[in-house]
Amino acid sequence: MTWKNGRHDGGIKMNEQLSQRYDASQTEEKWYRYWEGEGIFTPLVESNKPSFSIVIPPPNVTGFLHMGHALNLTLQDILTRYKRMQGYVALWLPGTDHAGIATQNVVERQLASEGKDRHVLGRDRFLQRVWEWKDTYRNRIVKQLKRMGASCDWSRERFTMDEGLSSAVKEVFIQLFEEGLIYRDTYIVNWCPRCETALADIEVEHREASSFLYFIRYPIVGDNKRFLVVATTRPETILGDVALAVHPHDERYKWVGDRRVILPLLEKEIPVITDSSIDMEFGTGVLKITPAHDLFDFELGRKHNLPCPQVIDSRGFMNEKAGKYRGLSREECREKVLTALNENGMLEKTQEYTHSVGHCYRCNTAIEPYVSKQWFVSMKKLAEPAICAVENGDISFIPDRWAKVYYEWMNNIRDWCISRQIWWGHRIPVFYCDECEAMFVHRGSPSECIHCGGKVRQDEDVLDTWFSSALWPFSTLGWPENTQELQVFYPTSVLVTGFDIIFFWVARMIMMGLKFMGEVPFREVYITPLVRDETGKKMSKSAGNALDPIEIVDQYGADSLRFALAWLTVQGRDISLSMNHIESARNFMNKLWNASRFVLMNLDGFLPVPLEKLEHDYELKDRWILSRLNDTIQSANASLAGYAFGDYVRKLYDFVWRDFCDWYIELSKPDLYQESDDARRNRTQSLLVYILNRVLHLLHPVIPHITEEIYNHFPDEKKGSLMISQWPSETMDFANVKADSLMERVQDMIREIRYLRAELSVPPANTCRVNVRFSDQNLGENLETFRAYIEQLANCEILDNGRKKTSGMATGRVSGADLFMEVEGFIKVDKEVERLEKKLAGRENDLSKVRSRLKNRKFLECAPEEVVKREETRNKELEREKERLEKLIEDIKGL
RNA sequence: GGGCGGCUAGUUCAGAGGAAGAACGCUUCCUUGACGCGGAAGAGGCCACAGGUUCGAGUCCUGUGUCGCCCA
Repeated sequence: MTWKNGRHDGGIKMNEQLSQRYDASQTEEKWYRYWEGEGIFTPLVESNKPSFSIVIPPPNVTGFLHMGHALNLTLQDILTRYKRMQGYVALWLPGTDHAGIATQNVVERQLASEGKDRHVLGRDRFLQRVWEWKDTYRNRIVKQLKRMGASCDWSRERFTMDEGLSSAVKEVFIQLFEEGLIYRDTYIVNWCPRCETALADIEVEHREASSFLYFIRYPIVGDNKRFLVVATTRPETILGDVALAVHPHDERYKWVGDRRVILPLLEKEIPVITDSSIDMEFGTGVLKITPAHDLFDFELGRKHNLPCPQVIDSRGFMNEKAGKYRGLSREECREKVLTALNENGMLEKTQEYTHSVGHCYRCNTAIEPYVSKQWFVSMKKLAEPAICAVENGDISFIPDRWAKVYYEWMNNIRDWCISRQIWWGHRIPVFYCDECEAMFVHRGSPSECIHCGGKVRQDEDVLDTWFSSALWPFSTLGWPENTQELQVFYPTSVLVTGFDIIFFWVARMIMMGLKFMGEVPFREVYITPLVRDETGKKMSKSAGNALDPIEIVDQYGADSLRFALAWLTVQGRDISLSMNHIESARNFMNKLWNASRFVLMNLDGFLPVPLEKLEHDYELKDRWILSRLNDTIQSANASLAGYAFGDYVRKLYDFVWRDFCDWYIELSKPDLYQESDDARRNRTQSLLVYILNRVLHLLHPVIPHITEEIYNHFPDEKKGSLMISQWPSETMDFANVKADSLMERVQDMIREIRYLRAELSVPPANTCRVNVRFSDQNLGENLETFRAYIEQLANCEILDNGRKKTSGMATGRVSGADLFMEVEGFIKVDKEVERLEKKLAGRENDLSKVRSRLKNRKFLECAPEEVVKREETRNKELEREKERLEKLIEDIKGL
């Protein structure tokens, strides 16, 4: 097989000619279709190779992918593709979440715009609408996932409400119910009056609100001179007051004894109780107790056996118990109550006050505590083993500080309210008999009571979405059936997700996984950074600062976005994404593309030769680039193993752009362009192809499309997809410290000469003459191995070794060599003196630092030998250089 | 009120005990046969502040300030 002008005589050939600029829109979708068509996202389960698995954090079917998803997907895909190339049976299992309240809300809004509401439609027809919505949005999201290049196994895609997952939900509910870990209770819960459903504690978002403290007088019964004054933020709830309470040790209120007070407006007598949980510091130290509308009061009411009258209904309106305030909203009622109290002289004063108010995390309405019959999961027993699993290292968080957040919540865990008064979701599998009043759980849909055969009806409520999400790592793999998938892929390898759902999701998956599988659901939890904008603000649609990943993908390509995101992902820190980053990433794609183009364009007459046969003929640059490559492979592996995505990308960026393009390609040009030495040209071609091939492998996990595209333009004995070809391994033979350090010296010399040329304005076309004097013998002895490199890249001619002449020369110095550049005709005395004096000042500064260190006896005693040695060498070097610079300045002044 | 995190070049961020780094932006030069989405050279930093540990501190400890999150 031979090559001619980049044309390949076999294998896949996509574009005959490579354009000058890389155009992602020409390649990305094509390759995704190819991978999908080849079925290579689907792992072969029968294989006895080690397995690697990730379940996707299922996006909600409420909308679009945002930048957080894009980041999350990128990182998961990097891991999956990396492991797949390493030979693991790698599964990335995709799917979507039904997102109960959120989805119901959007569909209700859609209905409202048509002038309808769900009650008019009825439950069945409403659900049909939601399923339609779900199909549309699921398709959209899947399309977006594919556009990102996500190598998910679509043959195993799941939805939290599909048949299998629904049966898993039922199974779990029933088992927990039968064990007494799920119970029903009348309790005060967080209630969203807009969604008209209960919420779990963590579904409430607390926000500071500036409001007022109202000081309200409660007259003492039979004493028209004295009052008890209560400070409250919610005056409208006095309609539901059942008592006042003070701290038993509060001296201010000892006189009250067991006197009663009159509830203003309602003119009702209520008792004054004492309880040691009352905060004497807050307000006046007197608390009004409204058990039906405050969580704390509810507990207190239960403790003291107080009644619990509800005055606000499920929609946040005052009910018939509110007397003349009936029918008013909470807000209207507050105004009316305040006016009335003021008129009666019962409002003592009003004070500005900031406090935190709970809001529904789905619709942002202020939460109303509400007493109702709900289902709860008893958490303590489930939490204990889940805490242990993290403590004993069965699961680790990365970065590990998130484990603390997890512990904090788990150690203070409260029972989980799982019933939601909505229609979209898993219906609670509990049935009630109208005749014998039995309540029982059932896996099917029984029409008659299992006890008396009477007519039954199913509980109207559905389960919290997170109840089904909690089962995701095993329900998606087929549980409760004992499938082969479960055996091979459970526990999953790693979970990649955001910190904001550690409580909602991660903790609950751990509890459920341990409970039902007897094994953790994943070994590691990688917590992704939060994506912020360039000013550090959280990206959000409402703030208007969100970058749309799909728009960026359309414009710059998925690879650019993925690259930028991975590049910025450094452990333990949020990332600020700006268009600059995307552009830099895009520029890198172009650089890689053009480096490849260069290699391809120079394969005339190329006969691929295995590297082993070339080894003896390597020159310095070849040994060096292989050594750098080896180092890059090693560091890529280390970075990926430690989830250091940013390090992985940075390292490759530097290798490709700096080592490979700036140096190796430049140095290889003479080999390629000269006609006389075929062996030499062929060796360089082989190495260029080899290095680039390795680079494509190493970069494939982060930028899969472009690497696949380039890969398929290149010669390779076994053609096929890069996606499933083998990940490079480092070779000890390639590591070459000598070549590394020698090449470093050479680069220093080239840079120094270029610097001198620039400073002295030597025209680019002018080949200058440079006399080199080596102080490092080894360097001098090797001159012939690198002379050509310097001459080529610094456009100069290296003169006889050892000669020294100061007049008419600019002087440079690098470690191991002095350089004297002939610049007669260019040199400007003033400028040169200024330059050298500046340099001298810098050296003197360094020298004084080194000297003081070396004068310090303790430094000599305590510091490691190698550090002391280094300082000594440096001291000598600096002294020599200082001397030389001083002399030089004098010489030049004398010109 | 409790906790966590950030503070390093104009900007966005790496660096976690031994000579201050990258990207973008900026200055100067370059129509060199892969790339101007490029190349070469350069300017730019009391690493928030104050104490401490150490021969040696962006780096470890203790405070302070400031910004941002989480929980109550």
